[in-house]
Amino acid sequence: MAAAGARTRAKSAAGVTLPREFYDRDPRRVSRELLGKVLVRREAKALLAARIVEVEAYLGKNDPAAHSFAGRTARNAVLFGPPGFAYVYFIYGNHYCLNVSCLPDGVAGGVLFRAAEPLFGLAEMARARGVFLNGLHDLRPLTSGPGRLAEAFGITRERDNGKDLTDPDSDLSIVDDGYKVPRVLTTMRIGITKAVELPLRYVIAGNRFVSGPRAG
DNA sequence: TACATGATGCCCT
DNA sequence: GGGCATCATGTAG
Repeated sequence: MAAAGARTRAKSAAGVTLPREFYDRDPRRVSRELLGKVLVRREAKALLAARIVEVEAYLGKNDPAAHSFAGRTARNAVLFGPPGFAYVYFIYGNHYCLNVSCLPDGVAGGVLFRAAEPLFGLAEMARARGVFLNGLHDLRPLTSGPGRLAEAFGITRERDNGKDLTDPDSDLSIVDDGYKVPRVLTTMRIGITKAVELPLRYVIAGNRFVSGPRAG
């Protein structure tokens, strides 16, 4: 019964929570397969959900752009830990970025969530972003961009860093609702100054919520 | 203890 | 299309 109960909970957000094994692979593979999945935040009285449409892989080894490249520190420890945990990083004095750790315990690697398409809790997201939903002609400013996405979901380092994203009971998780991605596009990463030439950015082709310059 | 730097977004042209 | 705000973190001294 315990297993059945867990399964029921795992499907409670209209999808199946991705298991730890999903993240225990090369970040490039994880990145590609994360597209189309749903990021879920359970607030006290609201459910926030958005479909992931853009991610970036960070390899840790042989990847100068990765935070884990220079070795393990107190800040990036999550990237070196077990797969499936949230790594939240404060950047430029203003913004948080949400990542998920990949590869086994002891091996660094991760995926940065860059943009998503809002599904549920749009009013909550707008409030978190400091805008009026009714005043928006375009929903893209809500979750198109790493900092925006994190802000819309109320993600902070203090609250979410180190959180287990594979725990269905967690208030932050990622689920598979069965959506099939039409076409995946691979491009160069953006917003970084090192190893910019590596094709480690993955987007859903043609999706309106993909950030930055349109590619492909 | 001080300093340089950055996986960004906003606002102005 | 380009400049700027703003601060935690890491490294050097």
